[in-house]
Amino acid sequence: MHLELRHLRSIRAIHEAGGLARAAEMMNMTQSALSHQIKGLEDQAGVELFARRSKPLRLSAAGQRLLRLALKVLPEIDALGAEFRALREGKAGRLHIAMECHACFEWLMPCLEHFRGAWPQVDVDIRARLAFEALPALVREEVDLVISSDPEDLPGVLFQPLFDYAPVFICSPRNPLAQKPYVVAEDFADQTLLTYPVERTRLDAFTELLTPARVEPLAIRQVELTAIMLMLVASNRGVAVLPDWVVRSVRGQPDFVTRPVTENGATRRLYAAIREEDATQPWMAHFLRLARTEPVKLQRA
Amino acid sequence: MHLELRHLRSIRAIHEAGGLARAAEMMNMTQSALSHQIKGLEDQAGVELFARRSKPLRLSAAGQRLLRLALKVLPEIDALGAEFRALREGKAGRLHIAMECHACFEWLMPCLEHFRGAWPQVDVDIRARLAFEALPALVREEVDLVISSDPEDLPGVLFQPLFDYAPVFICSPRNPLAQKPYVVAEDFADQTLLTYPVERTRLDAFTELLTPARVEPLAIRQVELTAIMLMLVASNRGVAVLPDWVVRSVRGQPDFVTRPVTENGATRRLYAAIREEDATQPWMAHFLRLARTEPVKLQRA
DNA sequence: TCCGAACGTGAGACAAATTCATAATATTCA
DNA sequence: TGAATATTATGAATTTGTCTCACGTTCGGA
Repeated sequence: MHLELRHLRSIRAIHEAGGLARAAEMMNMTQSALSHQIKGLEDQAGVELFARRSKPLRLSAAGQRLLRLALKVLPEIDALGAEFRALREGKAGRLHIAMECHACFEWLMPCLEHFRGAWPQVDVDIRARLAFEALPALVREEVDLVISSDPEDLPGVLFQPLFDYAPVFICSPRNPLAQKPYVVAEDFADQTLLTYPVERTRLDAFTELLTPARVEPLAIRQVELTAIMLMLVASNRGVAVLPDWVVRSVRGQPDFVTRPVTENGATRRLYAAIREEDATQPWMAHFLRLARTEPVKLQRA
Repeated sequence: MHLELRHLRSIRAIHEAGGLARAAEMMNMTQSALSHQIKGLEDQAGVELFARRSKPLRLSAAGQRLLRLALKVLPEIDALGAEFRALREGKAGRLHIAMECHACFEWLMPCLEHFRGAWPQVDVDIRARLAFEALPALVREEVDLVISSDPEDLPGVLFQPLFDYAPVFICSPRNPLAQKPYVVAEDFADQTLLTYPVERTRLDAFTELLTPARVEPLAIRQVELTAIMLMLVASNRGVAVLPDWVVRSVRGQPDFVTRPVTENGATRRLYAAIREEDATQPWMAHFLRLARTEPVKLQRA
């Protein structure tokens, strides 16, 4: 069968108008055209769609079945049309975020909460554990924004700076390192390091300290969730290096001691990688603004 | 927007084939045609549907949205196609029944139970209380079969005889009429007559007895359900005239007395009114066969 | 940097949908 | 019932849209 949406629209119009001539007018075509179209459709389907004996053309049983489909399908098509129109005008869009930085969940969620209120037509999502590399996925339009702290020079991709943060060492007060004013790479040699289950190049502990100094911690334990990681730190089952916005949340709790990484502390910068074409979208600008202000509130909390 | 199913099919094919050329082959058209089509669609929608920078043509965010719609809509279209095909081959169909005869529910239900097992592709339904006249509705293809005991000469409509039944008088043993060997019209003059809430021309008590004799019962009480009517009879709140297949079900119960209507009893014939065109449908023949045999079982029960 | 594979473009061929004019058929009302 | 009216069907011409063919372009990998 060679059914097309045009046919569904016609069926609906004929039913609504209660006749072929009125329906044709409704659709800006001649009555003849509609008659031909219906005839063609009936030939194709091999089914009588209308009760031909009566004059103000009524749907047959099969026609009613077709009408039911039309009433189900056409609104969805129209909805998509409206969505595309909104897309053109920059009102709708998609914001699927890939995080290279595991702990970013903490500030991303509040951001997205705000964002959803302001841009309900934008489809938001976060993917924490990508099955693939995030930046190629960005180029392939599988995601629309990548949170990363390692800008690369990729054609068509912009790295928008978000905010600076400090990787901070955190351990139990019972840990010997709690006595030191700051930690250095060598301090980890006899420690269990708690990390997120991602490659070393994305972990501040390695990129800032261990890898340059060629120091290997005594053991590494991978933990999915920040809350669990903090629990393990509190019970002195390991130490961790976490962004400042995370450690601020436990400031003042007696179970934790925080120390700078190296004498002067380290500073890293987070970026939002987006496709060039999306940079001009108003909602993207809004999200980036949120992503620059929200985390700072957490850092100061 | 001028979206057509053709476009949805193309989107799906391109996604499945993972490329324009392979998709074109899949759809029996040239790669060029598909390219033109997609271009036209993008112009219409005003949205980029594909990520053009990469070579094996991948869907953009908007394209993925369109694909989602395609995957939802196309299977429904195909399902309808299959349904129509079955319709052409007489395997599928619709059997919406209108009952002019209220008590017919009793034997119709078992019939339909059997029928549904044998013809699962036929959409069955019963409408007990039509908002309109049943026979015009049959002609208008709003229903497909009318149970009636008054055949009319209508063009395009066939009245197939089903079976004969006897309207039977039923009352409580406490009712004085229980003493008579049979009842006549005049006996109702001081009785409360229980009837279904339909016009008199469709009630055997009137057509067979009261109307010809110009007798009016003392009172008429309309009752929807046969079971309730029987309860009222049992408690001597009224008398009724019901088809034999109904009164058989209470035979032998001490609360009821049944008597013939007039000295020799009355006999009526039930018909199934159908449209001529449906007469040749195999499932219609099967249903009529059932409608001739099932009720007889009830009458003999 | 070259080659091959995959996609885009334009003109003409072709098919399909539409229109115009008119015929055929229901419905209505006197 | 039959004329008047309203509604749908039909056929040929025309317009519109879609497809093909041939070639150009772009991209990705060796």
